[in-house]
Amino acid sequence: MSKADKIKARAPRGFADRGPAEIAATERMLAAIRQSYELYGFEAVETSFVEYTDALGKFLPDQDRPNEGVFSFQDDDEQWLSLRYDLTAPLARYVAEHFDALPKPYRSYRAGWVFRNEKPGPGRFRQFMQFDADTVGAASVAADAEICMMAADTLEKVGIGRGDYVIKVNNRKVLDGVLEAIGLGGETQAGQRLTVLRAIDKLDRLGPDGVRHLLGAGRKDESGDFTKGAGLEPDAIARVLAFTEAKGATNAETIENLRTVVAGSARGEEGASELAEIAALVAGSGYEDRVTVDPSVVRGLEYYTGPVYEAELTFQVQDEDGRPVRFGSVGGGGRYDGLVGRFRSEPVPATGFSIGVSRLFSALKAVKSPVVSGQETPGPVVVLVMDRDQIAAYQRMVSTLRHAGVRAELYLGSSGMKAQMKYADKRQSPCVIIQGSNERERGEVEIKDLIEGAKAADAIASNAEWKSARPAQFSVAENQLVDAVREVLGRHFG
RNA sequence: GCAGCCGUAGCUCAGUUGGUUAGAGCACCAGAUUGUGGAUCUGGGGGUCCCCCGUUCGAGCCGGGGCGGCUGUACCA
Repeated sequence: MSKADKIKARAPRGFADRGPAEIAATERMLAAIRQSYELYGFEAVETSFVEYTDALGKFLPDQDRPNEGVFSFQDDDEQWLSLRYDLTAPLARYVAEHFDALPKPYRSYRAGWVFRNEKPGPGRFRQFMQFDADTVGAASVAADAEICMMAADTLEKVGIGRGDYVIKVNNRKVLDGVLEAIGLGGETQAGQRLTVLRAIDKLDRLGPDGVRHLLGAGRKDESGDFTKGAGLEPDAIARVLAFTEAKGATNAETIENLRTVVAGSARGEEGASELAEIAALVAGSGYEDRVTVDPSVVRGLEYYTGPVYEAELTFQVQDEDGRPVRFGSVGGGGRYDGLVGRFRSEPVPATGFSIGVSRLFSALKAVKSPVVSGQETPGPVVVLVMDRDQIAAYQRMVSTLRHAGVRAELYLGSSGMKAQMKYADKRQSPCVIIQGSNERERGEVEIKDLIEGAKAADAIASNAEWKSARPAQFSVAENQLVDAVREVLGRHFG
């Protein structure tokens, strides 16, 4: 078989492998988030990766493009199934299915992989992890306020310092009021409303001028590509932009500005009142410096019906080329009162928050949070195979170490001693166990401290000296093996 | 999807106006050293020069088409 016939070994576009260091660090971060959610009284729940397509979203994939946006396939009874693209829609299905058995309000959290069939980019994958918390069955904005405060606590728990993040809150009802005022309130303008929404969502990236173009005729980007706009009149554009710029020095001031912008719209005023209530609740618990009302937050999703929130990191770091990197949003959420109701005859209010696990993870690495950059765990103690006919004896040493609770393994390859040393080095072994015929005759084992040895290597220039010195190596009686290994481990991992 | 840039070893890249057997550094493997990681030295494995068609005596290089990657933009329920 020629090489050309071989299958190329590569992960599919937008999918990533993870090694032991990243897995361990992510687990620590997830544990911290879980603790925070648990502390707030949320309970765990897990749903499947696959859902009936119609339970996930509002349309069935059509025959021509069944995988637009989501990964979909047909069951043997021809029903369409899809990989979940977020954790909110599956939760709505779960709550609707088990409605009678669940305590209401139902507070739950869950972490898991979600899948999107979209173009991947740096920091954007087709499989990624989210960590959500939701309160279902509580119409009060106290539920929204609580989730915002929990988001703040959670970020601090994983190592983001106070002042390095902000939880921004807005309300869809206020935006609806603005849209009503410029004549986009009707059912027939739903598409145009969504275009406006998405244009505002790009404020942080494109700035007010870019958004102005998107709200009007359209915008041409630097590659010369043209994006069609929402087609609003200039005074309507001014009104929308005024809304996004209504943020004042304090929450009270911002809400006052918003009341002016939506004056006359009942729905808009209701939204402003809800924001005032949230601001009061947040201030009552002393979170007013971390949870702020910010009209520029809209979120691109259609299903939000009330308060929406976004957790944004405000610090900057430099990448390898010295360019500033902003992490921006690491999580978001909002109230989705219509989602569970799709499955039931009665409306069920709900609100929730979702953390983008990978994005938060890269941010934590950038700020060197101890949660992700804690000490590397040591590799296993490796028992070297010096004489092939003594494998049973070597295996017994491994077994002794394991029963003493020491992570250990027998070298299972076929190479010589030098390669075995390299193997142990690559495995980050704290030490290796050596027993050749000399040691065996004396009833001893040789223990080499690889960490100490590496330090000693700096002072040694010639290879002959390196080999004869045998740094950080000592001999003990066989029955002292466990104690000696523990002593070496104690030197480095206390 | 649209637009721009780019495809040579596992990685980063050289490769002259088109010329014979396509190179370097790093990484990997082995030896120098019967049984010791690092450093040094020596050697070795590894390539359909993304694919196909065309031009040419001759293509890594020129032309056309395709595929793939990166960046921006759109979509992201």
